[in-house]
Amino acid sequence: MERHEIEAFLTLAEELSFRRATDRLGLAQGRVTQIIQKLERRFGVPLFERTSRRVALTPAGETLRDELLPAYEQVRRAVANAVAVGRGTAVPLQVGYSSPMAADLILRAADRFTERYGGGVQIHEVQLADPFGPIRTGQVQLQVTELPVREDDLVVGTVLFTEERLVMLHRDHPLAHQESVELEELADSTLVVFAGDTPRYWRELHYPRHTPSGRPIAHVEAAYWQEALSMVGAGKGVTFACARAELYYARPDTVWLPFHGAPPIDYGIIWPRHGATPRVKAFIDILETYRAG
Amino acid sequence: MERHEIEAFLTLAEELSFRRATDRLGLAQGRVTQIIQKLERRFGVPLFERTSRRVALTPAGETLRDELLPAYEQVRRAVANAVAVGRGTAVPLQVGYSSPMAADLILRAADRFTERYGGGVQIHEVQLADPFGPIRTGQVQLQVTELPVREDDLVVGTVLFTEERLVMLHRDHPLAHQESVELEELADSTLVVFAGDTPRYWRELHYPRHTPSGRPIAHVEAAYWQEALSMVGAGKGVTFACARAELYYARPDTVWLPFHGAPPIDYGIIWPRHGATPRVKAFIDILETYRAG
DNA sequence: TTTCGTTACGTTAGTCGTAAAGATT
DNA sequence: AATCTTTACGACTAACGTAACGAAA
Repeated sequence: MERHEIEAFLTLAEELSFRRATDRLGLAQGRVTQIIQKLERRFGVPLFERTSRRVALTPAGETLRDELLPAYEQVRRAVANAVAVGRGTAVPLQVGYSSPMAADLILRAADRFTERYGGGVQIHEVQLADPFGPIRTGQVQLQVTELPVREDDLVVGTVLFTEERLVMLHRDHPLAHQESVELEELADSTLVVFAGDTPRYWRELHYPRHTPSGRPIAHVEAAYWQEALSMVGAGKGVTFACARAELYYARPDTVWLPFHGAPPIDYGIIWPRHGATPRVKAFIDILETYRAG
Repeated sequence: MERHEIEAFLTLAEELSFRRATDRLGLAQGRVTQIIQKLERRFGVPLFERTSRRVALTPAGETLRDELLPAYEQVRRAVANAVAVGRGTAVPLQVGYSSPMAADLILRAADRFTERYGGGVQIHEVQLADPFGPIRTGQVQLQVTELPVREDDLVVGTVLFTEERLVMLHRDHPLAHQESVELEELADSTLVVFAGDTPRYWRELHYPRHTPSGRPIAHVEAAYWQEALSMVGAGKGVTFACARAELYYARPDTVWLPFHGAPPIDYGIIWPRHGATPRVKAFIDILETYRAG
């Protein structure tokens, strides 16, 4: 199909009136009729059912419209993006992250991305209190974040890296003098659970309610991460975090210990179901090639 | 961009040689040069860097190739599909299901789909022993199946329907005379776990290892679903299934009872990450509108 | 009679082919 | 000299516009 044929077909499919379609396309009377007839002769398939009073799509026409419209729009976007890249006016890709380690990885990938596609990359820290807000509002186009993520409108890519978990204890806690802590040993402790707006499946995976042998672990909720830190500092319980957290959230009244018995935290890429533009896909590709390094 | 421009650009981007590109396109010497020059003048952006010995894509050219190629292929598919629909030669959509209730829903949606898009729908039962095999090999293009599904190469749609769980007991089991069973009451029973090739997260959600109060539940594995049924029939344990299973797997030596305390099973649509063709999307749309009814 | 889709025909833009000229190894 | 890209120019296809025709409200 030629461009003018695609435009004529899609316009007519939308307007369902030869007159309005020719007007919108700025063509002469009869032209749209000629173009559509030629298409139908070439395909050997009617695309519209028409009387002099009504124009309707045939099933074949509906299929063509449904599949052609997104393809045609992508052609236009492709040209616009290429021109933007060539002129250096491409808009920066907005990328979210929820861990400093993810930011490192993103910034390394950003250089290679900008080299090839231009436009640059802007990073945004995403608070765990609202982990999917920015990606849902379009503030970021993709995000590197803690797994698992199971949201109907978000697609999850492969695991990028894995972070060991630490346990944060008050320095007077009975376990604080040990070299490391097993999950089993937390049976008699209270676990400070960072609730926020994190999904339930996320909390259930990160904060177990039982030890491997089945003994219960008491929970107490904290609405904000800083609140969780304070509660541990006040001796009201222990909590978990990824290994890097030690560098950012050190306090004099607490100690961090390696933690065994619960799986480490996976980090992966997420993006909106319908947001996988070629630029986004390209950045995901680069991220995944940097995964190993 | 016109069709001949797209074809010239993509061919040159692949061959990186004006001579080979003109040959492959069956055009006269110099034509590809003219077409590319015209594009570059119109866009105001160079797409290729060329000496008389080397042709390479500029960053703008790379962007254009990456985004244009899939769009162009979709245009061709769109035409082919529309012609197939119009001639009644469209290939049937292959849909998998793992529960009889899903089959009902699929068949209702299939009528509406065939009405609009033609080609029909073929359904295939997917064995839980290998829940993702057929969709990965392309035997089915989408599948209605038990959630959760967390596979990197599969996309999960919204929840279509929810099925209550039953517990299957031997008729001499201490709980068999009750009206219903609570999860807590299974603390002293053995649970027959249908293992097969189901992913670990799936088994962990469907077969708890502890009661709500933390008492352990013993597990014994069965490789096949029929084996699980036999084991329950032999009094070696109890097992779970969705409500409809009672109709299909009734045995004289066992009873089915309503089961409380574990969440019901969600059923949803899954499809391959890169398999969301317009036809597949259309069928998903129809399925989701039939969800309520 | 007006409105809408179709048909007929002449005009023109632009795609294509031929042929020759630069450029680089 | 050989191979590749570029330029110049004429021919012809087909996209386009103008104008008239047929059918339905």
